[in-house]
Amino acid sequence: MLLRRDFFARPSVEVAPDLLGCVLEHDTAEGPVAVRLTEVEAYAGAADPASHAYRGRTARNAVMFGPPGHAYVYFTYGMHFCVNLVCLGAAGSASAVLLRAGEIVTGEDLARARRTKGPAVVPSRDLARGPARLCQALAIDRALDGADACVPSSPLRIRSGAGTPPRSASIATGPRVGVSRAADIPWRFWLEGDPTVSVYRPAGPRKPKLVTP
DNA sequence: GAACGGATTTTCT
DNA sequence: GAAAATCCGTTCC
Repeated sequence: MLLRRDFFARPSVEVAPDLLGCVLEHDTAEGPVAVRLTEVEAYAGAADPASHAYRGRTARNAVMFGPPGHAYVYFTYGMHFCVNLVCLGAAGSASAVLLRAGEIVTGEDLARARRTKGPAVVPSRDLARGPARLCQALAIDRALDGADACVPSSPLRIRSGAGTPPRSASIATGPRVGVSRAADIPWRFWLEGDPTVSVYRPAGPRKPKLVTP
């Protein structure tokens, strides 16, 4: 059962905890891979200094200004992709939910092959533990930027959890990861005790510039 | 288990 | 020019 578009037509802070336990699927020529979300973060757009949309629309974040229920995929740190689901639909709004981590429930072997570079074997719990890892396991890249996650014909879809929805008591909140501005706002949500939740890394300054000898 | 540095593109000041 | 919604291998507790 796919999530309906009006599920996303709410503030991202309300959508984010409701996404926990839902399943993101991506079909490719190699086969399907699906992940049950265990960790997300909300971004509020113009009102949120940490959001990519804080300073207005650019070529990169244009999808966030579009209709809800679509995927916003961006490239960061020169080597990593991260995926969001766009919320709200009002003109000028640009809120979204960053999908940070999850548990692979379909296509684990394929996901592991995508995440394996050397001889080391990737433990199951690490396959999608972190936003860039999640994208790598599902083979999400910028070709999927703007993909509609609410229609059956899309290769990338979001559906409600088949099992029991998480109880609100099992949902924990805290500060967002890697965010230096508005870091005190607890807009990170995760399933308490789930082993696939990524470790918290507080935001810090980039590497200091190396002076020439 | 925690801490550090490197890789590397997009965007803004 | 520098920071950024990161990950990984290495090093040292």
